[in-house]
Amino acid sequence: MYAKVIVDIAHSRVDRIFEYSCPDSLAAGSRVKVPFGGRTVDGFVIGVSRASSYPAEKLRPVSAVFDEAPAILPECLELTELISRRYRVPQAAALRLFLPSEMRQGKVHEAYKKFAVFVTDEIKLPASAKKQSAALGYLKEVGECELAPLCEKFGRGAINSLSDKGAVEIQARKITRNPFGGLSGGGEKKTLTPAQLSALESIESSDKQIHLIHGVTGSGKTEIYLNVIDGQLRRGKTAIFLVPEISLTPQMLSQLRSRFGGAAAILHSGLSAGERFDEWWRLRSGEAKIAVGARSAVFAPLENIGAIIIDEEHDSSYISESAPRYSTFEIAEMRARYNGAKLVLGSATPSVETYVRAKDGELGLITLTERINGNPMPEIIISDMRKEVRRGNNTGFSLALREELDKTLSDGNQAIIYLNRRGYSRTVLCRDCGYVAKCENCDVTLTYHSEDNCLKCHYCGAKYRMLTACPDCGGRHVLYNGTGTQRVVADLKSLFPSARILRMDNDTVSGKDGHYKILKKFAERQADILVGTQMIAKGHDFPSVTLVGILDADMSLHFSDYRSGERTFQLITQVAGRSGRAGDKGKVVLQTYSPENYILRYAASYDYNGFFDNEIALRKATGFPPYSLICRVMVTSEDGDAALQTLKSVFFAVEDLRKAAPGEFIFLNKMHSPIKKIQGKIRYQVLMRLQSKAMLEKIYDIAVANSSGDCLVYVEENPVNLS
DNA sequence: AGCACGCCGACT
DNA sequence: GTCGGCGTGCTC
Repeated sequence: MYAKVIVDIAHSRVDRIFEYSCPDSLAAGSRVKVPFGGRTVDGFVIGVSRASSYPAEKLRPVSAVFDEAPAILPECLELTELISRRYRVPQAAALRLFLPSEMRQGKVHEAYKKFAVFVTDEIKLPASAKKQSAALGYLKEVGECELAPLCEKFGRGAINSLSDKGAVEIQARKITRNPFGGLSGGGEKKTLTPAQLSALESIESSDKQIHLIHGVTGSGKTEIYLNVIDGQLRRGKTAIFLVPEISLTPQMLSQLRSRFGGAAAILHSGLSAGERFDEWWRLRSGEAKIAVGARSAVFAPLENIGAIIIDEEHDSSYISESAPRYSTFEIAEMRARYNGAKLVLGSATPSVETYVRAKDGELGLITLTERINGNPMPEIIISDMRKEVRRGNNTGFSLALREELDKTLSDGNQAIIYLNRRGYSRTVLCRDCGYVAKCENCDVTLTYHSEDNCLKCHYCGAKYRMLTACPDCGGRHVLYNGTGTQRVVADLKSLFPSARILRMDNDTVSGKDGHYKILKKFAERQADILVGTQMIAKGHDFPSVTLVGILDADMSLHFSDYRSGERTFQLITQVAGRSGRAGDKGKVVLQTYSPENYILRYAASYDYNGFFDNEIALRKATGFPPYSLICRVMVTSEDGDAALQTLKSVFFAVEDLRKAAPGEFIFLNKMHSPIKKIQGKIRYQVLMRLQSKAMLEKIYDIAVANSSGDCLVYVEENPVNLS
């Protein structure tokens, strides 16, 4: 027999089938070791046949077979091909999506990264070794850096030679993950309300494959999901339950465990490598029937899928931001179609794209307007901060918020203060001349870190000494601006000296466990006020929180992104939902400098439909998605000239497309990316707005044709952030 | 991607 | 002459 093998090297040069002779017992989907050139590599058998198209004398045998059963299911092999074509990634990259990372290369992996550390430059280098001496010079200056970008810059050969000569040392450093603590059970099966029953009924009886549940916070969507899953299990089918990254809370886990016991397998990054490996094989072997997890769980090794649930459908974590840039929804759709399964999306604030499809009748739409406990949504009070400033209030807290905080604290309840930014005193700015400290490699504003009194670049990690005077004009008024969580905490402390305040942001959270500890502490009422950024917005129920303050509601409104309105609406709704979850009536204070803004108005009155009608009219009038497709072709290279050349070549090719089909292009231009440089790579982009997907294939063709070793070109569709 | 092969300038 | 850097081509 002959095996058609895709070698596990994600590179276009080897992205094709290689044939090997193999034993008759070998099945498609198996992982194998094969001789490849002078070495042995891992590979995937994507098919077996009796005949071979390759000269027999050149054929070599498969050297080893990895698992007892094929790791990749037939359905997933088919999907691999679709994914590879759809997102223009090598088949190996698509295949990897279907395996837990710890299964690759046969080892159980800890996460680790290689670093290059400068040792000495007291070595003899031939004058011809320009790359080596450049690399050594660079490394001497920075001391140490990650190996991968260094090799990209100077060539791996040069770095290896330096390492052989002892001038630099290569170190592999482990990055350890902290697994979650134990889980406690205790969720009981609830009786469904009439609304929930009718939702369930319409999902199960409708001939539509995809359904959107638009239900306000607390309307009991989760219970509907669980019943849909239950129904499919009874029919002998399996299910996938997707949640946003942060929402895999212990409450959710214990609910699933108590409802489905061992039938549910949790694929979560918080699990240890071994645990995840075990959960994966429980699914693959058929022992577990339900895969629960963040977006990557959409690739779970399940056959005969009856239902796929995507909870909090609008959440941006469902879009992969690194290659392969897949959309979880698209993959879920492919799998649902293949299996004839139900695909159920749920959200209190559906994405505009999805809601349009539901209104058009393409998806079944189920609307839940009542909360299960019958409580009203918390009242949202808008505070006009311009008036506060005019009144001479410079505390950052409106009068209304301070009064409500006072009341909450004296009632013995808890409050959450939410803000958009992180860190304290973010940027270094000269009050005399306007100089702003930026990273030399990345053209990004540096962030001040008080713990080691230095400036850091968040894109490349470079460290700079803190400035005491302006390097441009020598001025000594070097200011920090912006209000971070630390500052808010300090201000709150002086306003409410007796309150116990907890802070949660990227600085106070180290790893998944840190995240957790803070929330747990707050839930156990070891603090009265929780101050935090985005990460406190979702997932957690804090029954005694009766007040939520949103400090700078309009920060995200003014982002240069067509989705900023939508995102702000979602954020406010979500954060507001943290208030008054138990019996007590909750309140929300929304501070803003643009109180007349329609997004904030609709958010404050929980009027999703009002928001949607307005937003969709705006999108239509301005020609933004879903009435167009934003497409960005990124061109990046260390070599500025090469990048510019490639940019032009890409742009002219796209322009030719436009000449052939002018109606397809609403907008087309080439430009620097907003961040001109990241990790020493110049970034250009061809930005376009397209009438439809008609031109997309050709644009991918152009990107692939212009991409090379020293200049990377890739396509992004409706990118989540345009930096 | 890795690795062999082979050309070319530099130095014991 | 040979050594090592660096471009080129191939892997069933």
